[in-house]
Amino acid sequence: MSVNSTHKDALFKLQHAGISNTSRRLAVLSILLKAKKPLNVSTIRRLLEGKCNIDKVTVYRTLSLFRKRGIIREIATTSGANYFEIASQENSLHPHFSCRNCGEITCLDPLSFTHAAKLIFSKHDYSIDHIEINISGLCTCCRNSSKKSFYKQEE
Amino acid sequence: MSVNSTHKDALFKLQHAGISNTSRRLAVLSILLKAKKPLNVSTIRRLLEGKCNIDKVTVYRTLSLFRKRGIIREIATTSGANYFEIASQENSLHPHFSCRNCGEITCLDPLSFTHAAKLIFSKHDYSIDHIEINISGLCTCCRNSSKKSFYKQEE
DNA sequence: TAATTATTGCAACTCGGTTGCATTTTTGAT
DNA sequence: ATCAAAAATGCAACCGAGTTGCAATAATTA
Ligand SMILES: [Mn+2]
Ligand SMILES: [Mn+2]
Ligand SMILES: [Zn+2]
Ligand SMILES: [Zn+2]
Repeated sequence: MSVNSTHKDALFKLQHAGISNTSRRLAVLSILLKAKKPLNVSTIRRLLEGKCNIDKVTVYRTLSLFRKRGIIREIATTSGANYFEIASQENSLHPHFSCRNCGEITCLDPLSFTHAAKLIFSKHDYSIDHIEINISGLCTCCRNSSKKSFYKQEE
Repeated sequence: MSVNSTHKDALFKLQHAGISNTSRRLAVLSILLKAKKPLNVSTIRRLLEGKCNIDKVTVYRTLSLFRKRGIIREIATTSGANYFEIASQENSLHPHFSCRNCGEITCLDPLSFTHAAKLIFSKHDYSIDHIEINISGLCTCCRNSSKKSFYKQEE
C-alpha cells in the first residue's frame, strides 16, 4: 500500500467517524494503518519523529478519541504500556501473541473466535506460557445504577 | 473457609513451591486465597493494613516470585494496574470480565476454552464492549536466539 | 470580520512498578 | 549455641505510562 493511498484511507476513516482531520490525527492514523502489528505510544512517537511535531499528550488524546469512535482497538499487556491497532472489518477481532522476551506483539489469525481457540493450542510456532481472555464492558451492577462511576464515565 | 484453614493452605502452597514461608509471603498469599476475585497491588496492600507491616516493594517482589513459581496468575488490564489471582487446579484458566465503569474484575466460568467462547457471546449478564485474547510466551525468534533479550529475561 | 469552539502544547502531576543498597532475618554448617 | 553465608525486607530514589489544568493556537461558524 503506497503512502498516498494510506493517507487517503486515513482521511476517509476520519471523515467517516465524524472526526475533523488535523495534521496530527492524520499522522497518527497513518502510522497505525501502515503498521503490521499493534504499537504502543512510545513506538508511535518514534515513528512520528521528523514527519510531524506532536506532543505526547496529543498522541494520548488522539488515540483515546480513536478508540471511543471505534477506529482502533486497545490491547492490554502486563508490561505497563498498552498497544493499539486498527479496528475494521478487514482487521477483525483476533487473538494476540506477546513475547515474554522481546515484548513484541503479533496478531494471530482472525478466525472465528471458537475456531481460533483450537488453533491456538495446536498449530502454532510459539511456546505458550499463558493464555488470557479479557472481556470488558459494563457489569450488571453498573448498568442498573447510573450513579456510582468511580472508573471511566465517558465513552 | 476459616482463617486457620486459609493459613494452612498458604503454608502448604509455599512449601510445595519450595518458597521459604516468611510472615509477609504468608500474609500476601492468604489474602489472595481468601479473595473472591483478582486483586491489584493497592487493594492487596489495603487488605494487609494492620495485619502485617509490609513495604510495597516487598509486595511486588512477592507477587513476582509467586507468578514465576506458578502459584498465581497475572491479569493484564488497560487501566494501568495488573491484577493477580490464585492459579491452581481448582482455579483453572478462565476468562475475566472487567467493568468499564467500576473497574472491577469478575471471574467467568472456567469451562473448556472453546466452550467458554460460545457462552461468552450468548448467556451472560454483562454488556460487552470488547473481547481480548492475550497469549504470552516466547516467539520463535526469541526461542532460537538466546542472545538478545530486551525484555524480561528471568522466569 | 468577530465570536465561538475545537485542537494542541506545555508543565506539572499521579500512579504503577523497578532498582540499588543497607539492614535485618533466616539458614545451615560447625 | 555460634558464626558465616545467603535470603528477605525496607527505604529512598527513580523511571515510564498516562492524566489534568490551563494558556495559546487553529479551525468553525455566525
Ligand atoms: Mn492484532
Ligand atoms: Mn479469575
Ligand atoms: Zn520475542
Ligand atoms: Zn461495574
